[in-house]
Amino acid sequence: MYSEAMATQDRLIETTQELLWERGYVGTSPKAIQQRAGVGQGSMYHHFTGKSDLAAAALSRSAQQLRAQAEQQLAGPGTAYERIAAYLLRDREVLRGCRIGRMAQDPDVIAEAELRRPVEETFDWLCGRIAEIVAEGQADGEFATGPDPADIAAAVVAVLQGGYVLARAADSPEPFHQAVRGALALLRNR
Amino acid sequence: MYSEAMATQDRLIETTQELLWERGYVGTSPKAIQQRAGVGQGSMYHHFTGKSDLAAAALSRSAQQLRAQAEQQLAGPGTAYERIAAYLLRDREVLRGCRIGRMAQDPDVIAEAELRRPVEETFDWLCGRIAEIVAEGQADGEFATGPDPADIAAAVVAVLQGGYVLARAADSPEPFHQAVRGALALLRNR
DNA sequence: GTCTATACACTGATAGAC
DNA sequence: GTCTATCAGTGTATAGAC
Repeated sequence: MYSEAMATQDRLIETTQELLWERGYVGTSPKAIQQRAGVGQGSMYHHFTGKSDLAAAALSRSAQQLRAQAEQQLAGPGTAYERIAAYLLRDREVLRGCRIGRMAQDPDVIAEAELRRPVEETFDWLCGRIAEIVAEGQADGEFATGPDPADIAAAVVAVLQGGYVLARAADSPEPFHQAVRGALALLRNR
Repeated sequence: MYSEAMATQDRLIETTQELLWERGYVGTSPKAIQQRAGVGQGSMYHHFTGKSDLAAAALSRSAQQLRAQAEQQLAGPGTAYERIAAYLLRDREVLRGCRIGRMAQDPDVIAEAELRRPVEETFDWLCGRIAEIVAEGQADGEFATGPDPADIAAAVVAVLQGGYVLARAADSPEPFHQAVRGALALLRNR
């Protein structure tokens, strides 16, 4: 086990994850993947049927990793507010943006169901998971019971995704941190 | 005045605005612009030095339009909360996303100062404008005075930008509306 | 499994005629 | 101002040898 073939496949997938993060789907060519991975043309097309097949594998893996990372903070100790704050305040490479959220802007990803699915599922899961925590907070009297937990959760996730947009626009992580601070201020003591 | 040359330039700029919105900078080719605008190759290169020159003109125009649109709600009547709510609840083509925010994901836009500047300036202006309104609301006792108005403003703008991301990921406007409802619920009565 | 060769359209432009 | 010709390089593969 752990054959050479497996190693090549993995290098291709990892490299594709990187390039999709940096340049998006439209901006990533098979040639660029091959060069960065140090894998030949024939080799790439032996393991994957083409660019979109490889991208689907890369996105699935990124989605799984993002979910595992998020769960570290969301399943941690503390009150509902503390767990959401821990997630929002987690150390992030802000200017690189979100590996999954970035794909939502790519027309070819949105158009191809295979590629959009991991993106959709990730946000469905994340919003649902945070909504659970908000609902717990409401049940404990920590948050006001008026708003739908799903609405609050969507706002929390949107602040992160939008924070990345503001940071990249400014070429500075600061607007991201402002948005997170603002969201936490609004969330506190509700 | 209103020469034919002006009309051609305008058609090129408008077409480029559309294509940048739909496909981003990396995904938009000079040829695609020419074909959709019904303008020949030589004509395009007569009026603009190249793709990035044309994109700069298109982004400047989009930035100016976005600003004028936003000001309609932000300068309207009502309390601070009401004006922010009016802006967030304005009718939008949610699945098309934000013409300006979309550009923040494009590596070639972020890398080229000429192209990033209109994006940066738009968000600087928008966050500043909303921060003013939040500060007014705090002065009037409408909002709690603890949080920095700039943080609240960044969170509000991030909810919009992130809401577009969630909507495109889901291929449905609903998550956008959830995020907006969530943000307004948090903002209310503060 | 990996390599090289080949293919054909598209990218982003420049040159010069009209 | 607009048109057509031309160009070197890239995008996204397929074919067949090793």
